[in-house]
Amino acid sequence: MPSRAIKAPSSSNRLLARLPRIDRNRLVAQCEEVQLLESDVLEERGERIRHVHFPVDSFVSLITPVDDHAGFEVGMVGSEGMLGISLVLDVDVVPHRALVQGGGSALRMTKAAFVSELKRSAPLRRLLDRYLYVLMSQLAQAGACTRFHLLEARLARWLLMSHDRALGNEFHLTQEFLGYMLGMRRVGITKAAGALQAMGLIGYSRGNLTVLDRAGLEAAACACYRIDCDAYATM
Amino acid sequence: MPSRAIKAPSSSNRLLARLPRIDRNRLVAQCEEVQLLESDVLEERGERIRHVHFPVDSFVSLITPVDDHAGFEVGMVGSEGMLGISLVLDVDVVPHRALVQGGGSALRMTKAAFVSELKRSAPLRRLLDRYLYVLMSQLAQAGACTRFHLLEARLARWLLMSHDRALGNEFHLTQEFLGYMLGMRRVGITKAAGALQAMGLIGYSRGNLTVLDRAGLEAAACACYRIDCDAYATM
DNA sequence: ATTCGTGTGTGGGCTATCGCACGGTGAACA
DNA sequence: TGTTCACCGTGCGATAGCCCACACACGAAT
Repeated sequence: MPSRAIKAPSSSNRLLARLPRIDRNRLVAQCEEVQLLESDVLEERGERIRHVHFPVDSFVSLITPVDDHAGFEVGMVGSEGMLGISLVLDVDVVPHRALVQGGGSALRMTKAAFVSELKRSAPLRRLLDRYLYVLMSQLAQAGACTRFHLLEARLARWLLMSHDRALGNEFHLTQEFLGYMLGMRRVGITKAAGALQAMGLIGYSRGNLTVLDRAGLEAAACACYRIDCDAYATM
Repeated sequence: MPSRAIKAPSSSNRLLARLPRIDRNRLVAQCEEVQLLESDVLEERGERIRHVHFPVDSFVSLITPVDDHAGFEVGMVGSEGMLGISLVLDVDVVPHRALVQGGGSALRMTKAAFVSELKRSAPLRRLLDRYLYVLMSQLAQAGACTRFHLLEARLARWLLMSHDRALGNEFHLTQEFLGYMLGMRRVGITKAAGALQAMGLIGYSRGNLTVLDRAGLEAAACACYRIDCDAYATM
């Protein structure tokens, strides 16, 4: 992946990329690059925040644990966002479990450094306020979507969201994992993924998923996907 | 209700009650008291915010419309909160439909006045930041709850939340309305409410609902109720 | 080559909820 | 006093998704 080598870290997170150069450089200077490992739990609900993370080519799912077995995914954070956003609200308690869904690099910063940057940089503050708003929209949409839409459409939506945040057309995903993310049993995923595969939209084999027909997937997904995208776009 | 008469308006909204006296008085001086009417739509998603509202003895449901027929309730705002909170994030677009669920009075303030108070009063800002965090927790919890818990438990939870925000033990609620709130058919409510009534927890007759056994309702509700309460408590 | 583990597909019975349609009942109003 | 209407209860077939169990496929390691 040659693009990785020539990209300066500062431009790799799209949220940070929107900052004025001075603010961005000062912030990035206080970051270190870390590798996030697939299926790692980066933060657990209720813990104290110690670091914030700006994903570069990794992405992370936000999950509300329910009855200590199942989970419910309420949002996804890739290079368009950050983890630890609640510090903007002056709360240092993690609100959701953060599960790494696509491994890769991220910029990490200590809580203290971030808080002090937040006080210092008005553009940073404004940017993250907007991001918080989008995240809230996503939370509400996730609930509504799960309530009303069929598994197949939700799966398609979820794959699109991952695709947007992943690097290529392939990602590693077991059905077990997908079931956990979507709050369904594995068997349900087998059926829905089978249907998408039969339509030629995806290829699926032993944990390796390939997006074959993105436009088709968009047609198969519920409108929630567009709504989410629009929310980000108007940010 | 003699307590109403002796309460100064400034202490009637519990959020405002937590402000230092000076900040609170300045803010309240810029408010006018309005009456919210049951089943009114106070704000619609996508609209511009013109006023913010601090419920006093009214309460309001936040709803994400889905596919322009159904709705999905993502939160509830009573005297412990406010409407128009997204102005704190510098966004003046309404994120959810706000449907008045319990009629009553509220303090209203223009957007401009609120924004200028927000800039001026650091305690106000800090308070609302916290409130936003709690609201986000509520959004996520609502999604998870709807996904995993049975209607009966959710109904119990919802009644408790209304009870906390209403004045007495009785409120006016048609099953149709309840169905809309919980994203279910009316018939589903008939069954669930019938079960709660058979257990002696509530009385229900032609749109008039009475909470008979609050402790019993708490036992019938899912854990989400406690989680929500704790979130408010630790705010 | 056998074994073993991880990941995937299939089948049967079950429940919550849906969609629709119809019957009942109380209160308000003429 | 009778009508009307909003509200509530019921019944029935359909279905998405649940739980449990088992069978199959591929790859890696012994």
